[in-house]
Amino acid sequence: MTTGLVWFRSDLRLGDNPAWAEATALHERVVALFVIDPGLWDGSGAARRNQLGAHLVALDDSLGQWGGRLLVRRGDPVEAVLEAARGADAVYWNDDVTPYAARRDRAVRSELDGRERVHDGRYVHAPGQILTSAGEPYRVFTPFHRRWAAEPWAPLPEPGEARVAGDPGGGVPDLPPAVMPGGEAAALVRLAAAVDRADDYDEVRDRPDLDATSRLSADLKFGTLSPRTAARDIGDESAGRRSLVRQLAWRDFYAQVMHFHPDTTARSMRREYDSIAWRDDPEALAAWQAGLTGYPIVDAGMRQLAAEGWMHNRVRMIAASFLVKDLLVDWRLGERHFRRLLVDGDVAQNVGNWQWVAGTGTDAAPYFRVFNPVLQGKRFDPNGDYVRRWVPELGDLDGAALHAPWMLGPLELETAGVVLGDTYPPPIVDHAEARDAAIAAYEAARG
DNA sequence: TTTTGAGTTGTTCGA
DNA sequence: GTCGAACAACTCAAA
Repeated sequence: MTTGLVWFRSDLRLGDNPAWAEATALHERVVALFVIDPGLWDGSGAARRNQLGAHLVALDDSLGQWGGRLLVRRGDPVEAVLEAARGADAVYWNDDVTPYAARRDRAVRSELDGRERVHDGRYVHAPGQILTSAGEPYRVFTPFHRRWAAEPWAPLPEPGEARVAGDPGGGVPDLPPAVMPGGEAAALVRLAAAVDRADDYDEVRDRPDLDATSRLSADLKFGTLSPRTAARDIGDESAGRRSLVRQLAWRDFYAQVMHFHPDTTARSMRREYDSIAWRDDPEALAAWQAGLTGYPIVDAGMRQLAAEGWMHNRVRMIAASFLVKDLLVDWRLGERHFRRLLVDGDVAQNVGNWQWVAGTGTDAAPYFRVFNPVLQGKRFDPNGDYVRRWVPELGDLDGAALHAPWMLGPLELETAGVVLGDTYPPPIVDHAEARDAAIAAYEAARG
């Protein structure tokens, strides 16, 4: 009787899981392992930790259908995997793209004497599969997407029977309840809900007041949802559905950027921008983190992040742009903050998008494109409902006027109970001046 | 090798 | 209020 060890990481599902599928097909006995890595655990906010805990409980449960348990270990992942691999004939996992994961996996692999079986399960098309006609990785999204969309793919068939080791099992940490029900079945329910709403996705996705995005980011991050299953179920029957699948292509795009350029976690993709004279301003950074910049749409987003571990995508761009361009604070500090708190915090996606906003990355926004937080607020939160939800001290201001409270007359402010500098801060920077300063700093770095 | 067309998400200014 | 142009040239990808 042979034994296969499946090392679960960011792929906490049994359906369309290539590592699981092969291990259960080839071995009479399978051991399912998850390692809680203290370094990653301590770097995660409560939202992500609790969600991970809920997913582990659910995965443990679903292994119970074959009398099995999920073996959960806490500690150095290399040691834990090698220990669990002692009695195994082969070790299965799905590949990851971050530099930390790549280093970790190399260390494990070097001790396994060829017993490792590494699969691609995190992306529709794994890094390296979509290349230019010259065999190079793409640096621009649109041609990448054309090639990506032309490449065939399909989720695996439903998983078959398995004989899963049942002992010792356990070890899932006892945690406060997660925001979302854990596990693969719950993720598929969320996918179905997103698919139902997908036809007008392209028209409403930028409206944080409507909360009309798919909300699938965390399931894709943990792998409770397979991106291939998602792409299949969304389909291409409407502009909204195609637009949603395109977001999965962005996810693959940034994964391959990270795969081929792992140093972009710490360095600008465009090297000249490593010399931008960022401001060292801990107070400004703290005000941004606390949602006290005096720009309501930014503050609403930062408070949603702190409270929910999630922020609407449009507001992520506005808040990120504000830190980088208005406060001229190094994008890496913002990236770190987002990554810690976001329930969907994913290195490749977070770094790719921050570098896009900062204008320092592959296929990035031009440096002179600076978001105006007041205009963005009025355009995408036209009635102010999103701000009202997260910045209640402005709640009695009427309509879109709440996006620039400092422009209001004393009577209007007084009627709404707003005292700038007391109940709500005045803007910590003047946007027009900050914009000019940012463009000047970028031009100086360009030489 | 050279050429050519094209490029997620914006803002501001002046007519 | 609405519209087009300027912003700044540059890099990428494919023919």
